[in-house]
Amino acid sequence: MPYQRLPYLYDVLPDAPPRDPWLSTARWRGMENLFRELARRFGYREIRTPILEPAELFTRSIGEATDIVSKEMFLFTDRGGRLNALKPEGTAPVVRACMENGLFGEPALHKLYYIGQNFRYERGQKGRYRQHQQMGVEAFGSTDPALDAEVIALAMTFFTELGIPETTLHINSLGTPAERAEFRQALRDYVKPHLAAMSEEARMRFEVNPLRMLDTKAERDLQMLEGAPTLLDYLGAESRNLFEALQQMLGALGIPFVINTALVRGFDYYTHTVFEIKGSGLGAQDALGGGGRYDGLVQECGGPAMPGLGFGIGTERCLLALESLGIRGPEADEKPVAFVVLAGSTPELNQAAVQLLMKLRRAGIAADRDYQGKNMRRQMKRADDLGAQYLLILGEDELAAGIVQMKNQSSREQKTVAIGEVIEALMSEPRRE
RNA sequence: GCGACUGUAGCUCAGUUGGUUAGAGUGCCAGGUUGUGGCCCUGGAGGUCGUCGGUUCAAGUCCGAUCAGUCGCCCCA
Repeated sequence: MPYQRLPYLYDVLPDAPPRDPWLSTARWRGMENLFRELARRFGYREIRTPILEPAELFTRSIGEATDIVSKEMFLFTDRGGRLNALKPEGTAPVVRACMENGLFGEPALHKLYYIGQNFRYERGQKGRYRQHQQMGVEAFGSTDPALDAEVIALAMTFFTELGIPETTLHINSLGTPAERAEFRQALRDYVKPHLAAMSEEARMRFEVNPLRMLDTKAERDLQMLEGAPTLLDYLGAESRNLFEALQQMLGALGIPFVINTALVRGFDYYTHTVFEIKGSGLGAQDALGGGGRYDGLVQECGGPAMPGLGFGIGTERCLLALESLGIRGPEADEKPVAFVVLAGSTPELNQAAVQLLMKLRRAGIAADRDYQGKNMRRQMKRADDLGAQYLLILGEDELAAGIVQMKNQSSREQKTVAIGEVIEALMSEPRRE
């Protein structure tokens, strides 16, 4: 094989390999369609940003010390000497685009959604790839916890309508940067005497990102952290009120959640609300999606004071979750409605078929035929494999009489229809939903 | 970046303690059968056994290296 795809990437195909049914374009499109429809229902409008951004956009917004920035970005210098990055996440580019196009000049609320590719140079495994797709939303211009609840509700509704039965919503509040800094110090003070007995990993995090110490699986670390202060103890009255208001909203919406004080997330820009939705059947990767509030991000990027929040849902992980549950999920229809079968091989018949097909297609009916001169039996087999609903059989006799035989593939009923009335006949027949 | 496991037709896989020309199912192509199929029957194409090297009279099988994949650590979607 002369070429192969780069490591930890994948191809999505019209017919997915049996081992990986999730690599099917019909399934991808079905999921994307559901997301678009849902975003519209919630009042979000689409935004598309380039895959390439100046690298600095991410180092500034996500944070220099985070793993994503320090070791996972796809970087290259272009011919103009600029340092570019393939975007590792979707939020910063949206913020950049909004600033650059003047959306923040008006005081309006902006509710945006996107479906886009992110790139991270990581070692792959189940549910983790170097290019992955996120379906996400961003909402700017309000600190009302009702908006937090709406964003979370949108994500949860997506999982429900997809048909994923068991997801768990984890929420936490990171408070303001000042509150977080105070907590960080308190946590350090608490941990310091025990540090020698803790894992190497915890000792590393102690220096670089102490909050991440909480998010450990190591038994001895968990024991040490048992009596540690939690971030919630360090929230001021205002932050506390926001978090409680959110919980009430979620309760009023009937959305169950658990408060997870270890939920910290990997971006520095989060404030107040953070959340993650966990599923099952994903191997070591259990997060289907996550997000949070970032009230300081726009300013950090050089824009006005503009609160915001959003989430990203991993398309691959949702597809994988459905697969492990044995659920097909929504699938875009790629099957033809009609398949023209030629009984005979004269040039006249061939031309009549070409014209008939074009007429169907102009009328908006998905239609196809064989071009390999197969006999009638194999043409029909082909129609069958493609899942066509109707056969339009055209032979010398029909051509002479100006008719076709129209055969319903499921009922096997066949009737004669004038060529001029094929469209009407198909339109009046029951069609696939 | 670290670790474990796995590489044999397009796909899913067999292949015995190392032994002659590497198999099956499925898919593909053709014929039976270009005027009514979704079956069935017959035939065919398709493999440098991931790659390179080593051990041996003999390697798909054993050893080493390498490449790739998968899963896990880490991180997150």
